[in-house]
Amino acid sequence: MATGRTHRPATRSRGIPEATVARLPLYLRALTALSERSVPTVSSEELATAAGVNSAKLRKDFSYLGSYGTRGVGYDVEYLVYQISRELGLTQDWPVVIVGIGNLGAALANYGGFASRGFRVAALIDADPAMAGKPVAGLPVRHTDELEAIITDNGVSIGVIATPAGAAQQVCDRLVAAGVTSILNFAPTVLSVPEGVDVRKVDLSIELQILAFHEQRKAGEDAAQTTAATPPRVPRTAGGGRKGPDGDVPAVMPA
Amino acid sequence: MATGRTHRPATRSRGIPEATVARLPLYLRALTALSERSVPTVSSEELATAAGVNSAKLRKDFSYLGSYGTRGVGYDVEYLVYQISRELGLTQDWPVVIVGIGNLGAALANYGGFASRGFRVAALIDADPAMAGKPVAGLPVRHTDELEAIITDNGVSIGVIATPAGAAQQVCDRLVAAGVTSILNFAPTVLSVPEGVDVRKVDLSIELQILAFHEQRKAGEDAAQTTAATPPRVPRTAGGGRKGPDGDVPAVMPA
DNA sequence: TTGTGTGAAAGGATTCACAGCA
DNA sequence: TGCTGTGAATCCTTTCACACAA
Repeated sequence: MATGRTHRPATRSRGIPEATVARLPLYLRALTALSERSVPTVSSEELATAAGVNSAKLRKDFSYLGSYGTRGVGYDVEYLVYQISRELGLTQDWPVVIVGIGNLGAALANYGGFASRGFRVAALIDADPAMAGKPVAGLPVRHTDELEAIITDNGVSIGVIATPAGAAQQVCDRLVAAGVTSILNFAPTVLSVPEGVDVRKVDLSIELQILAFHEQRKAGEDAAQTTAATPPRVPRTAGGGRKGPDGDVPAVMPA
Repeated sequence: MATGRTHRPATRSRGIPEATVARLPLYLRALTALSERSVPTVSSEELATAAGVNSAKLRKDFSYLGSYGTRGVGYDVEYLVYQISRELGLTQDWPVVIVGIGNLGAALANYGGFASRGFRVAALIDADPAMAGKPVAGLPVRHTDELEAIITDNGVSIGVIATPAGAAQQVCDRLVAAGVTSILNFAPTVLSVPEGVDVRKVDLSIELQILAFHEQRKAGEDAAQTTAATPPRVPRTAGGGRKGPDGDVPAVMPA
């Protein structure tokens, strides 16, 4: 998941493991819920359960941030909310742009979770001239031509790509050229970016495929599958060079 | 722990690492693209680049599936597509239901990536009676009352939850009770499920928060941040028990 | 010669288990 | 007494480097 980042632990002990960083938002959410219920303190056990992890992991994670707990008592909810928010950089507001206002882009624009957690949608951008000016989630859609100006004028450093796969790399290039250094990519493509730019990917069909793998596993628990003890060594180098018409390799996934 | 796990017991090499499984869809996508361009073979180097990983990792990953390459040549594209599809369980069609047809649910319903990769949207389900019957992505929205019937009638084992956070656990419980054993959760909640049920989570705001963390890091590269070498040990146990009114802990994240 | 397949080494992440502090 | 904070052990993942097949 984590986009290849060549870690250079230059500056002292600034080394929170990537796996820990990925869980901080989880803790933050659980803590925010507790905070709203005015719960003053929480133990690692309780918080871990609320966040869906185990308590040893949680304590180890927190140990990278500092010693914010009280032995025999637990953690002060408000204090932890603040510390984690600060660590994640959420005490400042991040303006983001969303490019590609199709179904998904519109869904993202309407997603409340952004605004409430340190992010502000600075603009919605789409390539379709017919979309321009149309209000989506209270914001008028802007045309792609304005992309560069929007980025610079708003000091945007985080961009969300929700375009079709074909347009993603081009949009990415323009975002980066205009100054964006973090990209959240929903298009099913591998983006290539220069050093120093972070890309995170969310891929809906990949998640489903992973589920399918485990699902298949469950189904074939007793009924020994095709590949039980015999590795499917198919003699594909039969006569000539390439492969027979079809019969050796089933035609899956019709384009 | 069980001693006979690391050995070479009866069932041969039944153990594809989770990290590898998570990358198989990536390879599959890259291979499908090559297949569409009628490229007959690829090297680990080329395919790795296309998939956004390094070649050593890719070769190691493939080694868990079997020896599907040809030394000195590379991999047969069609053959690999088939093998990976089979491994992921995509040679069969998986009926899925999407629950919660708001912005996101509609986006998912319209997402082409599902249908083309072994998944079939069996039904769209929403709790709003006003939605019932409305066509979304060519399918009529069904009411939540029908959930159980839909699951059993279609033999659905994979469910997608795109409801608001508040409804997610309840929907999850009903899905599981009706026979669903894999869930893709888009709601920002931790779902609790019985043993044997897989849950994968996609959380939009979490991804952004992880980006923000790295973004902040970049910004503070030279301008030594608040927390440079001094751990922010705040003397929060001042006089009484709890914390002072406010002034110690800044009020971040206004609900 | 070329590029796969894979032991072995290195690096992370998770879990254990318990000392130590409130 | 109760729960945090953390070395140490374990497990998982990635990378290295090279034997070996085509």
